[in-house]
Amino acid sequence: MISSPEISKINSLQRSLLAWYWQQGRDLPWRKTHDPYAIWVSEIMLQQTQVKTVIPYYERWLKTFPDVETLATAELQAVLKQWEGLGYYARARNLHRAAQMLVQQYQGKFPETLAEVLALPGIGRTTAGGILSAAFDRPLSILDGNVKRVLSRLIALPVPPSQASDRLWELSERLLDLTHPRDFNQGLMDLGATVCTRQQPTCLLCPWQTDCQAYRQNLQAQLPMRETTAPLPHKRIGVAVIVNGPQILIDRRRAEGLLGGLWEFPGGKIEAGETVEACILREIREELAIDIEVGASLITIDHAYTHFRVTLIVHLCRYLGGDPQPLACDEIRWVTLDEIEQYPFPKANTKIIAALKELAPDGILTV
DNA sequence: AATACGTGGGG
DNA sequence: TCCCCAAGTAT
Repeated sequence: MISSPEISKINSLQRSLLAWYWQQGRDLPWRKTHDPYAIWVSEIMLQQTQVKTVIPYYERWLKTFPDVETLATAELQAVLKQWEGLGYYARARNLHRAAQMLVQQYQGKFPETLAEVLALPGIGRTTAGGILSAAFDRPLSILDGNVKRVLSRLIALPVPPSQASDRLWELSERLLDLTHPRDFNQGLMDLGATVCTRQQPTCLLCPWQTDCQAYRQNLQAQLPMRETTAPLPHKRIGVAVIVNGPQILIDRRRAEGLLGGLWEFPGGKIEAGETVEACILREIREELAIDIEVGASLITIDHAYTHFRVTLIVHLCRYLGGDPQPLACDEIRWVTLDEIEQYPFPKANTKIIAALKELAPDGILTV
C-alpha cells in the first residue's frame, strides 16, 4: 500500500497550495468570469489541448457565440468552422447539441448539480468538476493530466496513472479545500502546468516540495510512469481533386466518427498491390459513381493522427461525366477555389487547398 | 476494458 | 524523423 498524506497534513497542503496560487497563479481569460457558459466552452476546448492553443479560439468563439442561445441556434457548419484546426471535432458537435439541450431543458440556464451536468454530451467527471467548481464554487474534484502528474509525484505512484484512476480520484477528493474549491482546483492545475511540469519540474519553487514523495526519493524525473503504447498503423490514401471547369468537387464526411461533419477531397485507402491511379479511379467510382481521368500528382502529405498515420497522395483529376452520388458521404458540392474557404476542412486537407491556390493564383485550374 | 478521436510543440 | 503528450469523453 502506498502511503498517502495523513489528514493532519491535508490542511497544510491546502493552505500552501492556495497561498502559492494566489501569488503565482496564471492569469487566464476564462478566470476573469464566473459565467458557466464561458467556463464550459473553455473546459471543452482545453480537453487534450494546450492552453496556448486554446486562447485565440476561446476569444474568437465568445465573440461569435456569446451565449448559449446563440450557439444553440447556429448552424452546425458554422460551429465546425469556428472549431476548424482545434481537432477532436466531436467536442464541437457535442457543444452544439448540449447547447440545444440547455435551451430546451433549462431555459438556457446552466444546471448546478453534478448529475445534470454529467448528462450533457461531451462532459465527463473532470469537465463537470471543472465547470461547477469554477463557475459556482461547488466542492467537486478534478483529475486532468496536470492533476494526475502532480498527485502521482506527491505519492510516488509506482504504476502509470491510468492503472490507479480510483486511487487518484480519492486523493483529489481528499485534498480538495472545501472552502475554496474553485481556487484549489485551478491552483492544482497551475502547479502541474508551471512547476510540476513533465520535463524538468522546478521542485525548488513548489509549495508541496517537503511533502512530495517523488522529490524526497529523487524520482520526480521518472514519475509519473509512462503508459504503454502500441505502434501506429500506417495507411496510404489516394485523394482526387476533381476539376470541372472552374469548379472542384468536395464532399462532407458523415456526421459521426473521424473528422465527422467536415469537408474533404474524396479518396480512399490504397490496397496492397494497387497503384495510386487505380485506387483513385476505384474509390471515385465506388463512392461517387462518376467517371474521371486521373492526372498529374499535386502534392503528397504525411499526417499523424492519434491512432494511425496517413500519407495522402493527391492527384489532379478531370471530370468526365456522371451525376455524383453521396454513396459514402453526407453531401457533395462543386465549389470554386474562392468559395472553398467557407467550408470547414481537416488540417491535412488545408494543405491541399494551399497547393491548389499556389498552382492557380487566379483561381483558374487547368487539368 | 480497450480503443477511437486531431493537432501542435518539444526533445 | 520519431516519440511523447497536452485542462478527456464516448462507446
